[in-house]
Amino acid sequence: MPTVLGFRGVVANLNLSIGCAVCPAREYGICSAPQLGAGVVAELERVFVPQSTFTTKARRLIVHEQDFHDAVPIICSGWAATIKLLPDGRRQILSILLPGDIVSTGLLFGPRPQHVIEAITDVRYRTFKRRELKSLLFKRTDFLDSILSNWLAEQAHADRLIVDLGRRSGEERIARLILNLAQRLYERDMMRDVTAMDFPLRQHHIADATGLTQVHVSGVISEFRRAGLIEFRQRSLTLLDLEGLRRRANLHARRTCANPSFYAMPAA
Amino acid sequence: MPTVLGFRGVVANLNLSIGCAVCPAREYGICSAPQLGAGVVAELERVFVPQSTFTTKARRLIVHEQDFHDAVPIICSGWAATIKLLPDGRRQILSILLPGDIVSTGLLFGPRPQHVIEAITDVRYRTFKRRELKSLLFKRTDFLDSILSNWLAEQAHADRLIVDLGRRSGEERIARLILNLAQRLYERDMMRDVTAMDFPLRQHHIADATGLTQVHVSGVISEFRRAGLIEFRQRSLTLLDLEGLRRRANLHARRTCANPSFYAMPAA
DNA sequence: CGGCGACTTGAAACGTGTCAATTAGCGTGG
DNA sequence: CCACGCTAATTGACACGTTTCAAGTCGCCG
Repeated sequence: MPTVLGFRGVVANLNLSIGCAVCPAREYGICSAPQLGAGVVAELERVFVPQSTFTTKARRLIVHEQDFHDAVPIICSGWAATIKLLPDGRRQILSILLPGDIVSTGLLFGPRPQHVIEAITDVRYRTFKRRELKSLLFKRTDFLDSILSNWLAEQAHADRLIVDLGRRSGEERIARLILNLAQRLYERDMMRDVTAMDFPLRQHHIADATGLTQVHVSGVISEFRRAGLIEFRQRSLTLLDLEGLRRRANLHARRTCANPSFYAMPAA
Repeated sequence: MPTVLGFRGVVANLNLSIGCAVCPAREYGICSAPQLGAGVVAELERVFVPQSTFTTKARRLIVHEQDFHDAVPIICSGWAATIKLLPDGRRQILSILLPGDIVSTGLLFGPRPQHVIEAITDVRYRTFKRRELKSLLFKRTDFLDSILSNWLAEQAHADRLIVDLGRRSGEERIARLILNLAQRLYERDMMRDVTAMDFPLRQHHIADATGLTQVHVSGVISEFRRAGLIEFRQRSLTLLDLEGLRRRANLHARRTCANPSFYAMPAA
């Protein structure tokens, strides 16, 4: 996939009124064609809020926590993050959003986002009218199925993150984050080649996504580098030793349950 | 609420064929009457799988990870836990299920649970036919709304847990778990009085729910006890100093983001 | 050139895990 | 009824992972 359709800079220069038909995220995530009948794109275009293709600079907010939203944003290009903020300044990234990702399926059914969406790179996104997007769900079963499977994936991702944060070491978490993003980029044809990808996350993003500190992330990544697992500089990342990285992703077992019977539980 | 309708032992002796009309969880969670029109209970009874009210002993599994499930279980009485298992024996509890809780809304839309459900106490549950429960959603808007808000709550809970595990200390997490359960029991009228409740979790459950070890949980709880915050023995817990406990629930701030601009982010 | 954000590195403190030994609690069967 | 065996909880010593604090480098942009 040529870089012109990638996630940085260039895309934002496209004529914003062209719409989904030529959207670079056309084939990704919720917008993906294979799952949807051809007619849906036309209908989608109908529930699209006119004049609502926005461009946001890196590090700005796309969705505010307290606002009510009658519209559902979808990422067209760029990376963003779903973030929970604590009053004392602590932050936790719930998910990294890539082109084609719907910004929280929950917004489809209620106007209250429980979190903030922040642009990581410059981001282009479009917004859709909730009411009408929602009623489209009931007209088009294929679209409903697409949304549902998207929701199930969202949930599975949240559950995975819970396990990672609760039961895995920092090293494991970072390795898994990298592998997971590589996987998602690969599925979207957004790898530069088999092993290299644009990777705009700063170390503090990785820290907020893995529940670690930036300083510790720096240490682990340096170690990965020294071990020849990855190359990571200038917003781009190369997987040098995929198998090694995978091994880091679930090594360092820590057994935590003091109840031995748990490890040989009889069936119900 | 008399103990006979509580969650331990006695309920299992009720005639199991009586059904939702007299279900002790009748007013909780997804089964809650205030949200649903009167006719729904009758319709629910219709999609209930005959002969499918089960009783499971504590520590047994209700749902297995690999199985396909054409039926959706709902907890009638007792406590259960949604659990992810790692190959090396590590465990993470995703949520604690109380009477009236639907066992993972996700099962409504797909047969593949991505986790295990384990009984904490003896548990009574009924199962409903997925196909028909699902089609009921489209007939009865009030039921759909009930399910949707349940789903949103489930998601909000997962997000909260992610933040807790990623960014809060063990002490905070344990305090929050206790407060959260007290809240949920209170909403269901399942407190023995304003401050005391049946609390069947073992320390290893708390450990698996908070991502800590049982030994460490023991230490923190002992400290809570010494500080006069709670009394906790014989499967029952009393809140002695609610305010103090609340303070523990978000004290011990740890700032983790080295990027100062994050703490004064401009709006988009 | 200066300034600022991103990253690196080291030393020390702290939270949490691990291991082990001991006690308390509970259900079962003699 | 007590004794036995198993599970649950407590406690202490120690190890390790992670944070905190601090100083310093690098690169980019105005």
